Amino acid sequence: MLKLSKKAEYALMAAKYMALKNHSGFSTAKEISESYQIPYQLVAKVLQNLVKSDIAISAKGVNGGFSLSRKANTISLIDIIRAVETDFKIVDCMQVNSSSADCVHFDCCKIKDPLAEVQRKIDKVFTETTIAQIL
Amino acid sequence: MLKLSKKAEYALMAAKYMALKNHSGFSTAKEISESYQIPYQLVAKVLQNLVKSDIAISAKGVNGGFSLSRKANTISLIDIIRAVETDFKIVDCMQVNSSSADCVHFDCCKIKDPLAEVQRKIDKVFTETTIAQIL
DNA sequence: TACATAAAGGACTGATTTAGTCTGGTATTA
DNA sequence: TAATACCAGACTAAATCAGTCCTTTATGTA
Ligand code: FES
Ligand code: FES
Repeated sequence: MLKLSKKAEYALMAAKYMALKNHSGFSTAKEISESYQIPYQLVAKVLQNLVKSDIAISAKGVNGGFSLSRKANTISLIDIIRAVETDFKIVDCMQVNSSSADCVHFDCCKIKDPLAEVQRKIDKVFTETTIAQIL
Repeated sequence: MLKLSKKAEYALMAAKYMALKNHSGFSTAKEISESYQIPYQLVAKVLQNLVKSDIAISAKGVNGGFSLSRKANTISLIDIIRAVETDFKIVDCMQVNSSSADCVHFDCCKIKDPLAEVQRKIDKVFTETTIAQIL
């Protein structure tokens, strides 16, 4: 279906929110959740993912929250998506951890290599677009 | 997850199979199923979808089967994928049948329009690549 | 110190989607 | 008339996704 997950969508929205108010300190998960009508627990989890991938930094306690770790124009969409999404390949056998043994079609389909080029182009689109461009 | 469905994958494989032997008459669903180790019923269904979308033609009865309706270099990947896949949009609210009322984020997220540009670029990749290029 | 705030993290459930199967039908040819 | 092969739709099981709940940890403030 070639659709982004809700997590990816929420991650982009959260990143956008933080980028917009980055000058003025931290944004809390609650704040983002309410502003954009995203379930709190979900956006909290997504924000944690962004921290793990060093896209955002976090601060606990009162006045804490999240903030982008670098300028919006240096964060690409693929950074965000990879932070929350496990797979980002259009066909299974392109996954990094999949070997030829995993794929029954390996010796016959021969569709993998041409599609790899398609994959490369799609990655390029998400790599070239930054958070700054979706503000 | 941004992954193509198995149906799409099988459709591409089937299209490739037909393109390769297009000169010599019809290919049956059984033949393709066995050559590429795809479940018969599934590839049959996929082939029927291709017929509905005028990408392939079919002939019933003995010596019948499927054949591409036009030259491989005039059939783009997006033609194939659209024939078997219901949605082809990276976020829900881009679907043609979705109105602003469907999306709780409509008045706030503002992520839709920038992503539409991303969608356009992805469509371009699949539109520009033809079956002839995956042979 | 006590308390309120807010992130971290894991387990769990319900809903949706996907992949695959089964069954019965229709058209064509030998 | 029998074999072949497409057509069509219902159905099931497995996988994935979205969302919730709950407990813990860290930090600033009264
Ligand atoms: S589908 Fe896996 S190698 Fe082609
Ligand atoms: S998510 Fe639907 S309009 Fe933004």
